[in-house]
Amino acid sequence: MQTKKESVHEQIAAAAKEVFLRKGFMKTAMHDIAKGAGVGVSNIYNYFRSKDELFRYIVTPLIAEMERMLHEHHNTRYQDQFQKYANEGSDEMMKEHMQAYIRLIGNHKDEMKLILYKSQGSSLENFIDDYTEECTRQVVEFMGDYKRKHPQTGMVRTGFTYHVHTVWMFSFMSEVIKHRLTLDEMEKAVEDYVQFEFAGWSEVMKNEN
Amino acid sequence: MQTKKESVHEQIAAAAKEVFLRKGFMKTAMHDIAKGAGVGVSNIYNYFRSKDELFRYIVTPLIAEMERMLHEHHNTRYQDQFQKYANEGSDEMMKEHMQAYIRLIGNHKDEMKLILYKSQGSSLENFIDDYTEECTRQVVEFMGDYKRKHPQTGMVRTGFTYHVHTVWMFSFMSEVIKHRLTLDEMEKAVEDYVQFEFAGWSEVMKNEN
Amino acid sequence: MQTKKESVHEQIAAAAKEVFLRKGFMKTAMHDIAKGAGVGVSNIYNYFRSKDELFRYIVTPLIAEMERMLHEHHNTRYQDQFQKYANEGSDEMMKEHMQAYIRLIGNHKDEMKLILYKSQGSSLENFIDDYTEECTRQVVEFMGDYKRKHPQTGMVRTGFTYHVHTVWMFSFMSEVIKHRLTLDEMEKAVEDYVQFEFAGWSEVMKNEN
Amino acid sequence: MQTKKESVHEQIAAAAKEVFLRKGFMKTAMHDIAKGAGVGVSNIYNYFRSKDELFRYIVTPLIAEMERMLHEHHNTRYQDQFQKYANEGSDEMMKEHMQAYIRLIGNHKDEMKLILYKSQGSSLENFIDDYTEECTRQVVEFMGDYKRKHPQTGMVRTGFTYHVHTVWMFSFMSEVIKHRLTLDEMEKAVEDYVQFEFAGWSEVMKNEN
DNA sequence: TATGAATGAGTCTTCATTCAT
DNA sequence: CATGAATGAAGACTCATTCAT
Repeated sequence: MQTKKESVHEQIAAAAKEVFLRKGFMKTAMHDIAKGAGVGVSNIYNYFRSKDELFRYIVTPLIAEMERMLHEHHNTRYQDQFQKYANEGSDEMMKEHMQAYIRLIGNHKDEMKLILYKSQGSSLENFIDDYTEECTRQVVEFMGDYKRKHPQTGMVRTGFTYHVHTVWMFSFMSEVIKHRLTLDEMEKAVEDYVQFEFAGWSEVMKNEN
Repeated sequence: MQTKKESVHEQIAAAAKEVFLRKGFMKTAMHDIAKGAGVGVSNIYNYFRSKDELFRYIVTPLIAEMERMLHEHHNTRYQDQFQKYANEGSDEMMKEHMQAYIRLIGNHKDEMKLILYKSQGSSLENFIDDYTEECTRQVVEFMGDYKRKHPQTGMVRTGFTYHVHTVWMFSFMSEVIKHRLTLDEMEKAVEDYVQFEFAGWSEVMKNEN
Repeated sequence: MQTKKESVHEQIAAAAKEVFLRKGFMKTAMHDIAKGAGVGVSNIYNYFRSKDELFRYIVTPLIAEMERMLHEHHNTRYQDQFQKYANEGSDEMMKEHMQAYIRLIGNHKDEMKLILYKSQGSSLENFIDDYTEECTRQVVEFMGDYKRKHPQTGMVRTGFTYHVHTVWMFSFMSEVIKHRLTLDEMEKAVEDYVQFEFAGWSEVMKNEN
Repeated sequence: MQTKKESVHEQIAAAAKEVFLRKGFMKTAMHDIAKGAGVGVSNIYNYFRSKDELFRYIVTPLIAEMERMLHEHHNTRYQDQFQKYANEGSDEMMKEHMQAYIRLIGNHKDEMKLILYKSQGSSLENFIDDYTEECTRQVVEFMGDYKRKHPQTGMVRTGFTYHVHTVWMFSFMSEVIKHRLTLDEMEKAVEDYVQFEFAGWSEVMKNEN
């Protein structure tokens, strides 16, 4: 009737985001979203097919970005560079890697929170797990390559460890978000993080095995 | 009428555990539990006051154990020993620490899964967060002591890092559970974990600052 | 098993009375009674066929007494005496009448409270109404007689008024109970009551009509 | 889908009133109301937040009116007039007073029945008791004033008596309702009532004390 | 587009009563 | 006589979604 549709669409999405963040997917009632958006409950269905779609719509930019990043890592150029850094024993790559994710957080803090903690009950409740799995697969593959080229490199005892480290990266990010770190704090935290990871992996890889 | 009472109590608890694990607290209907236990829905209320209490009953052993461990760490003897190991640069303590948690997982795998992932909507939905917080507090306190005694020790850049490492320990455990590692795999994973942490912390602490 | 049955019977009745008084018939759960009596819920059914019967059992003495009083008023001797007092213009009869009811209250305070306020949902929820109705019938009959014998006596404008006065007597009693009047207060209140009623009826009856 | 919205709201209220009157608040199931209104159970909740609110909605006009009357009696003009009548020994005031309440009944017969007998279990179950209490307070206050101005006036023996008379007024009204008196019968009944009260109070007040 | 009405399946929980021992 | 287990029928309320306008 009023405020042309584009606007309403975003009003709803905004309200939904706010409520989802506060209550989580399951505990959120369409009613709450409608109230927040100043819209009739049923009108929401003119813009989104279902509660689930509404949720997905909100986190779509983040998901797209994450998938983009995943693909980029398949990129040969990227991998070559990574290899180069690895050979040089520099932690530069790791820093860049982290910075990419930190940028991600900066741009999608709320959406990240939504998929990490608030998606239970939605069709995306397994997204992070799946994503982590895929990341792990890439790391494992990469390490396999590396090992083949530098056979004397020490290795991790079990493939599971790769997985854990991927998860940790997400844990790290999710804690950064949960604790609302300032940019400055975040930077320090990242430095700590990278130092740890680098020290750890260096230690591992210099082992004979 | 049926199998003696004790048995039914456990039948219900078992069925509940199974359904909670599969669907999570909120999505689980008393109906499902009843069906699983071969019992009338209302009969459940002869054994448990509410859905929430039923949930808590299941995870109580784990929670008790976890709280016991928390208190034990306050124990002076424990802390003295930890200091000793730390001074010697041995990772023994860390191993023992992990082993304690690994034993915990071994004995309470399902319950761990329940509190970690399936407790949303129950009165225990914040238990892990609270527990982690408390653990972090202990670590920070301990490191403060250590630093006071060995002033030249390098430190982490931000207190947040301690928090992250506590979270990581739980991440580690939760992944161990999620992936149903065998005992052997678990042992290897723990070794990797400890090696990493040890390498990381050693690196950090040898810095001047 | 223990405390021979008579005793248990009364224990249950006592507990039931207490809970009924506190919560009313409907809101009282057999569970509460059982707890109060220190008895298993199902055991109650060895002594009373149902919740309703249990309730009736408790108020039976009162009901019996009330019905006895009702019959006594049919008694010719009683009626003759009443007529005599009435002719003499004495309020003696009214006082005696009230005293009978006051004694009733004294002996059955709780039971009275039960039928007056706490019987909703039981098979006795209409007892007081029915009883009042019957009382009114008697008064009307009596006044008819009186009028026939003393035709010049003034009368009340509508039969309904008799009914109201019967109700008032019960209101009076019920308030006496509700406010836990002491014996002394009660006496004063009764005097006020009788004075009022007597003044009123005298006024009415001296009218021509 | 059906008759315009306003209508349904009233249909539900009407059905609810009917069922509440028949069964009382507690025994009334939302199901019954829904059936009576030709509406789905859950749809009722689009109009009323709860069973209790539905009940309150129905009796609200009566309650508002009763509270209005209570406030009016605090009005100085009203009290002056009352004093004047009292001094003149006229029962005019009492008649007016009663007529006000009779009008109340006329306009809210059912609602009166609801609060008087059918409100058990609702949030208004104590409304009448509270109201009576407040009325009594006013009467007592008024009589105190009067006594101060006419010190030789006789008084009632106990404050409780005032309370009883307030209760009686409600008893009277409630019986009028219960017996569905016609307007004509009602008028007669009121005359009887006023005559009684007036005779009684006159008698009391002419006593020395 | 927007609305509020309508729906129907589903939620946990309560409770009087019966049964088997 | 006593018990605790079992039952089954309610009961109030919620909510995502659809419909008619």
